[in-house]
Amino acid sequence: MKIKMSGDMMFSLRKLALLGAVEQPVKLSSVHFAEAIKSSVQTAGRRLQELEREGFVHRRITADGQWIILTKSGMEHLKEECYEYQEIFFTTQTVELEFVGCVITGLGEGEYYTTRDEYKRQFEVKLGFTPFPGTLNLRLDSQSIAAREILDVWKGIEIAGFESEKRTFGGGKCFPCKIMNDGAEGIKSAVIIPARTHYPEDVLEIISPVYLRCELQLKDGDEIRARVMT
Amino acid sequence: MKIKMSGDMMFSLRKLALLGAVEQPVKLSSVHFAEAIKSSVQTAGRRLQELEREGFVHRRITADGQWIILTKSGMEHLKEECYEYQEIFFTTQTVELEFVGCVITGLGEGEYYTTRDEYKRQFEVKLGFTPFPGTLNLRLDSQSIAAREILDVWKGIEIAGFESEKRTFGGGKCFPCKIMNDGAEGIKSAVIIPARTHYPEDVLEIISPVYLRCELQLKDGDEIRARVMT
DNA sequence: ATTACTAGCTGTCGAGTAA
DNA sequence: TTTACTCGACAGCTAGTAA
Repeated sequence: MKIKMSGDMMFSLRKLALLGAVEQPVKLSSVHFAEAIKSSVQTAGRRLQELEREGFVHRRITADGQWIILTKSGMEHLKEECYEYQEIFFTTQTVELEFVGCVITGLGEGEYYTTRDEYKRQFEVKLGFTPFPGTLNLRLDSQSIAAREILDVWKGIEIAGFESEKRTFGGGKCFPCKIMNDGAEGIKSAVIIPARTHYPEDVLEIISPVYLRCELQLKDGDEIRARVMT
Repeated sequence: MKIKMSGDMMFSLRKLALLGAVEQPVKLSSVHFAEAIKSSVQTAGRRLQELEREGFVHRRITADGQWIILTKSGMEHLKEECYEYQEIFFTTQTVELEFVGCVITGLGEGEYYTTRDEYKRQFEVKLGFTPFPGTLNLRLDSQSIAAREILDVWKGIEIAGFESEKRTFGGGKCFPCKIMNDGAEGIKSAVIIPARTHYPEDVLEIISPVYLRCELQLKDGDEIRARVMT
């Protein structure tokens, strides 16, 4: 996982992403790609081979070119580099991001985690509130899913993992946010992003000092907005 | 200006930025830097030499190491790459950025530009309003200056340059924004970022369909907030 | 037109050395 | 300790060729 990819490889991978090989496969030929990365056709072709061999892209060869799409692993590498740029340029505290989604019922694990003392104390120190047991889960609308990816490349507030006698608890990060209730100020809460859990990407977990379902009289399917502030 | 820097060079430059060589010089030795870029001391040292030779960093050698700081040109290259990542990951329309600053009197050129027909028509089509002649200039507070840099790496709405018989008019980009007046909805306006003009970095130029100074009864020194939405 | 070899060259890397 | 050479080894690039 921690293989060091050369700068030139990263460059090629990034250019592929810019050519649109992110959501769905994009068609290109080595000569086309050679122009994009300003090198010879041979090098362009070989780069594509290597990126495939290393598992960063999927490739389908046709008679007149090839179809390329980044793999999950390829996207991860890109995100890591993007994260570094966030560190360099976005140290400011002023960016806001809004999520829209519908309340859904989670798996109930949220309650387990928010009551673990090791997590609870970190939330108190780093967020300034004691989380109400349980999380509010949102199913995000399509636009917010893209916004959700941005949190992957933002720093956020680190929550450390730990070990108990029985098992290990993963770390993650969180982002202070406000749950917007019509007109008023918003309820200070936080979005939780577990580091390793590959939770479905369209679900957002929120912790709050209060029982949001009761406080805002929410039921499943109600739409709410969460404003993340960094 | 359009020299192609190798991916490995960009990698080194980025690591230097992450080590803090952005605002002020940072002290490091080749062996320290070698660890950061996971290569030999020789390569690390040579990279630093080359980055200096190409004009991407300033270097001051001391007996026990060296002091490094990125040059303007180095930062430009980094920004360009950062911009590409914005293109890949931040295609969503939901990020907001807030600027705080005090009203100042500009040089009066704003009025000249906003009344040029070639610009005016672009604003009408791309922003949906006819700009009031003249710009509102803000002197940004220190935090907002950092936020201002973010606009450099965001895409925005392109404004094309053009030529008249007498001179050429540069292009630029703009960002729709709301000028926040206490409580209410905010006045739909736009921040203007000229492409080439090296305007002082702590000044933000705003155009609006209305005469903001009159509408909000502003005088020099009054603090206002502008919310940019992408 | 493609992609994918092979061959040869160029340039980059890192050990060793000097200052 | 440093930085900055030299030089041998090798990895990556491009031209040419095949399929």
